[in-house]
Formats: sequence, structure tokens, C-alpha cells
Amino acid sequence: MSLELEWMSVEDLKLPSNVIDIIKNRGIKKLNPPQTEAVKKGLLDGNRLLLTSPTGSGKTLIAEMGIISFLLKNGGKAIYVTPLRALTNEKYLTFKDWESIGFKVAMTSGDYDTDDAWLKNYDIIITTYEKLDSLWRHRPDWLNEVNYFVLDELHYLNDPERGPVVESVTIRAKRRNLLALSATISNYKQIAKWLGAEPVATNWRPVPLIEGVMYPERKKKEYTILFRDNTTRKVHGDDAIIAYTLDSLSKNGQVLVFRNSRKMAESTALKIANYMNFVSLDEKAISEILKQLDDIEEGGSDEKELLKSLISKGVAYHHAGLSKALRDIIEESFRKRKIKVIVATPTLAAGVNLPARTVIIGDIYRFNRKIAGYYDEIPVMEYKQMSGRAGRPGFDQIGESIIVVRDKEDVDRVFKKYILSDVEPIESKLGSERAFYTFLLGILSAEGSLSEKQLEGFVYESLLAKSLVDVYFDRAIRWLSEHSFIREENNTFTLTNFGKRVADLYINPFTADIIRKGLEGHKASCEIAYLHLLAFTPDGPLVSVGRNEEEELIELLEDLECELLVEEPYEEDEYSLYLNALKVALIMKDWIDEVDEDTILGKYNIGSGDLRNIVETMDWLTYSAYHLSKELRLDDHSDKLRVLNLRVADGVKEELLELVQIGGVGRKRARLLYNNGIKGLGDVVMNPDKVRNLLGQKLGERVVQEAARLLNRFH
DNA sequence: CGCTAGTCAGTCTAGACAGCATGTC
DNA sequence: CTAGACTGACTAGCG
Repeated sequence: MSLELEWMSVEDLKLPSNVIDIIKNRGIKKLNPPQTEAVKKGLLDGNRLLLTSPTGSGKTLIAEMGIISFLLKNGGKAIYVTPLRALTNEKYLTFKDWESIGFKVAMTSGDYDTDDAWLKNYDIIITTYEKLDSLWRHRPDWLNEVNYFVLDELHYLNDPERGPVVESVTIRAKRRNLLALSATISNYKQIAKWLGAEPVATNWRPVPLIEGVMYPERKKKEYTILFRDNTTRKVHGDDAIIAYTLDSLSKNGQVLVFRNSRKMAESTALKIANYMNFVSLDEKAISEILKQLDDIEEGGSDEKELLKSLISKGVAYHHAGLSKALRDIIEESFRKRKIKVIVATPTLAAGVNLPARTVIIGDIYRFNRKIAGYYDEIPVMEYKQMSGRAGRPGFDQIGESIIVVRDKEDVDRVFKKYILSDVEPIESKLGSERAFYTFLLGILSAEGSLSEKQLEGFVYESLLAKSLVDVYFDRAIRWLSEHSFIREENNTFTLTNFGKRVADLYINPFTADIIRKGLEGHKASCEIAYLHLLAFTPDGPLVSVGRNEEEELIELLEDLECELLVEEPYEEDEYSLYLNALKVALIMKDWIDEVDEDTILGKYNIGSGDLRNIVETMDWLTYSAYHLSKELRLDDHSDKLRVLNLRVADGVKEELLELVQIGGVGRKRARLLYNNGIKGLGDVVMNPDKVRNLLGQKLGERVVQEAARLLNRFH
């Protein structure tokens, strides 16, 4: 670890003056120690670096300097890759600054854009790992002009689900030029070697962090916090988390509390709100926030009401069950210091910048989904991500992060494990059939035909141990051939049309195989059956199915309107996936039958954010299934799947499909128009007054214009 | 006998990437 | 081995 604290002057950088001016215009006169270190290690000379440092230590500026100096010297394009859409958005806004000196900046991710042709006109492209992987599979010409990659949050390599994608993108990027950024990791030297990069590791933080563990004393209502510097403090109250939260608030600091379930996040927020009377709030700002909440169109009304009552006391909870719009408002209000406390699930551990003076980690255990009744301790990496949120630059002198334990006996162990130890080493997650098969498919899709030797060349560049590569390589080749994803001719491997289609759709090969078997084995079927088939694949969404629900679902299986496309599994785990898929199918069936959103949320006990995710995934899968059925020439299925896909996308019956094409017209407005005799684009254009009456003047006018434009395009 | 407060056993549990179309990047 | 919120069935105790 580099301990020197050197601050290089921005003026001294070997960069053109217009570049330096942009940095200075942000109020930056000196580079902080990690930034200085990176420059000294040759960042501006295009040297490959692996930079590991805490969040908020100014890695983005390092990436900016790396990209700009590379592009100025070498031309071409650069790509900045992040693991999260929200980060893509955040970085895009930062990089926008460089447009003033002539670099064109674009971003692309799954929820935003898919026509990639326009990217050829841009110099700096911000995207996600999955999207870049997908782009590579489509082989656009302009990708050859990209010679510099910034791999952000590279520690996602260790994520069991998403790590394999990060790894395959990294393998391709390291064949060109790269700058890797990561949270602090223990085996950074090994990873740097793999990348062919020089490691730059620092622990420097803009705001010092003080870490501690809080435990209950035998004496009731008293809690002691043991800090890293061996000092202690005591707080008092009915509940440890609440006591410390109030203590921090009394010192005018914002608090971020992490809990391990949504329910706990909500109930902790509720409890804290009861004690908020002593905190003075900006009433005017709060009432504006409440008004913003009212104006949101998406989202369930129950969650909105609960949040409103909390926010009026300066508290909020935050988890993925909430709609995106709701979460955005909460984050923004916290950033503006109007909301004083957020109680969150790990949603806020990673992702966009959202610091607080005090971070309280309420639980270091998390329910194990695979083995019922078991708890796992969260990884050290996750602790570091959460504690790293402590301390707001410019507002707080220090940040403090407190772990709460229930038993005094745990203090030593927890202290050692989370505060004094290194994070877990990063390991390849390619060692599973699902990951490895997808990996090979992706390589062949991006590279075209490859000999066995070439293919092996790629595979051996991975982080996976050679012995494991050998095991999975042969298995993957055999499985992919037998299931006609690839074919071998003259010792050369090529994707079949089916395989290429699967790679382009970005679905898992197992998903594709299940869909194919389901469609080929049956005649055209009902909506529930298609939805169930797709939800049953490894790419399908997961929902929680309660005991009682399970029984209801099993009963429902008996009198379904049609036969399902998946055979009922005997094995217990498979069977619960089967029921999970049935629940997803029922949710989607209600969705496309225009059941009111609040009704769906209540009936299936999900949040609006959950519904959004399920729709998004099923939209993608119905689209993919439609294209697979085309590829396989299963015309009966194609017709049904095409309509199903359109209906899932907008949550409407078939009769509304024409109306929802209009921007700003969703399932609710389309139904309103339709029930009033406006049944298609033509009706909209012919009855502008009626449309304006139904939707309001302003929106109505826009809808009429848009409908006219759409009609014109058809002619 | 009927109501209710209290008890106890059982249930449940985080997150978030991907296609494509159209016209802001 | 490790948690805690919530629900619903059941029961003791009261008027």
C-alpha cells in the first residue's frame, strides 16, 4: 500500500491547456494522492494500470484523464464500462464535460437504447458489461476502432451471476488497451498480472473513516461502541440502531442504515420516525418532496402513502420493491440533505454516490435462500461497500461506520473479520456449466469461426484455473454441438443459425433449449402456458412463493385452461421453480388483461419495482421466444408469441395495441380512449377535441400530433 | 357464555444485467 | 449455530 500523500498540481500535468482548463473549471487545483500516483505510474502515457482504492476517492477523474490523453494521442474511440445502468448514467453526465473540446460522448444500455449504428459517430461510449458483451456479439465495424477500455468496478468479477460476463469482456479488452478500476481487493497483484497491468493500490479516502462495532451491555438499554482506535462510546435507548441513529442526528449528521430484509428496512424506518420530533426539518422542501411523490404516475399507492408519512418526518426506506421514480426522489432528497435518515437493503451499498455521515450496518447475517433456516455472514467486500458510504466530502469531518451485533461475545470475531481483515480474493466464476457454455457461445458469436486451437487460446486467457478449463471446455463443446448451437467442420467451430440467434438475443443457451423443447413438443397454446414456459427458464424472473400460495398454485394447476409446455418435475427444487414460474405467469396474465396495478401488487404481495422488473424480463423473453420460433419455423407459435410480446411490453389487451404505440399513452390512457370510442390512431387524429377533453389540453395535443406522425409513417 | 389480551408456533426473508424500436445520446 | 417482524390459532382470564 502506498502511504505517501502527494498532491500533484493540475497545472503540472502533461496535458493540453484546454484539457487542464476543464479540470480546473470543476474547482480541482490539485490531484489527490491516488490520482497523483496513477499519473506517476504512467496513466497519461497509456500505461495499463489496475487501480484499487476506496469508493469516492476520485477514480472517475483518473479514467477521464486516461481516456482523454489516449484519444488525443492515438485517435479512435474509448469505452467506459460499469456494472450498473445507474452508474452508466452518472458517468455519462460527468464525461459530457469533454464535449466542449470536441469529444462526442454517448451512452448505451439495455433500458435505454439498442440501435447501435449511431454509436459509430461517437468517441467516448459509456455502457454496461452486459451491453458491451452483447455489442461484441453483433460485431459492428466501429468496435474495431475502440482501443481503450476503462473497466469500472472490476471486483464484480467475483459476482457469481455477473462475474462471467465481466470476465469475458475483460479478456477481449486486455487484447487491446485498458485501465481497470476496482474497490480494494486482497489479490490485486494477481489480478494486475492477469491484466498485464501495473497495480496502483491506495487506501486514501477524501473523508477519514472511523469504524466500530456496537454491542448491548448486560445493563438494559445501554450499548457500547468499540472503535478501531480502541476508544469506546455509549448510547442509550430501547433499540441499538435507533439509539445510535438519534445520537448521530443530534450532531447534525445524516444516517444511512442497512438492514437485511425489506420488511426490516420498513419497520426500522417506521420506528425511527417516531423519535424524529427533535430534528428540525426544512418544512417547505419536505412539502415539495411530498408533492413530487403525488405526481409520480408509476408505482403502487400503498407504498407511496407510507413513504409520505415517513418523509414528512425526515425518514425514508429504500429497497428494490419501490418504483424507480420513488427511489430517485428519495436519493435526491437525501443528497440535498432534506431527508435525514434512509433505511435501506443492500440496494444502496453499490451504485451511485450517496454518502452519509453515519452508516449503521444493522445485520451482518443474511438469510440463505438455498438452505432454508440458514444464515450466511455477508462477504467482507459487501461490508466495505456499505461502510465506504460513510462521510460526505465537504460536509463531514469524518465518516463513521458501525456494525451492530446482538451479543458481546461476537465483538472480537466481527471486528477481526470485517474491520481488520482484507476482503475476499477475486476468483473466476466461469467454473459452472451455465457460465462456461454461455462464455463459449459468446466468443464464437463475437469472433466468427474459430479452430479448436484459437478457441482454446481464448479460453486459456481467462482467470479460471487451467485444470477446470479443461473439464468444462470438452463438456461445453459436446453439449453445444449436441443441442445444435455450434457445428464442427474441418476442425473449425461455427455457430449454427440457431446458435447465432441465441447469442444475439443474449439469452442463456439453457433458456434457449428449454424454449425450443417446449415449443417443438406442442401445438400453439394459451398465454399462461407460454408465460410459464419462459418464466421457467434460467433467465426467468424469481418471485417469492409462500406456503399458502404454494397450495393455491398446486390446486390451480389441476384446472388450467390449457396444458403447460413444461413437464411437471418430480425433483423438489425443480418443482418449486415450476410453481415460481406459474406465479410469474399469473402475474403477467393479469398484467396483459389490464388488471389494475394496485390490485396486482396486493394480490401477489409484490412491490411496484418488482412488477417492473418482471415485466422487463418477460418482455425480453417473449421477444426472444418469438424470434426463436421464427428461426425454427414454428409459425403457429410465432403468431401467438408476437402478440404476446407486444401485450406484455405495455400490459394491455390486444385491442389496445395500436393506441399504446403513441408516446405518453400507456395502458390506462389507452383504455380510457378506447372506452370512449377512440379505438385507433385514425380515431385519435379524427377526433382531436375529444382526445384533448379526455387527456387534458396539453397532453391531448401532444398525443394527437404523435398519432398523426405515426400514421404518416405507415403511408 | 362471549369477548379479549396474551402466548406461541409457524412463516418469511437482497439485488438487477440482457433484445428491439425510434430519433435526445 | 446465528434474527426479527408478522400472522393466525389457541387459551387464560375477565365480566
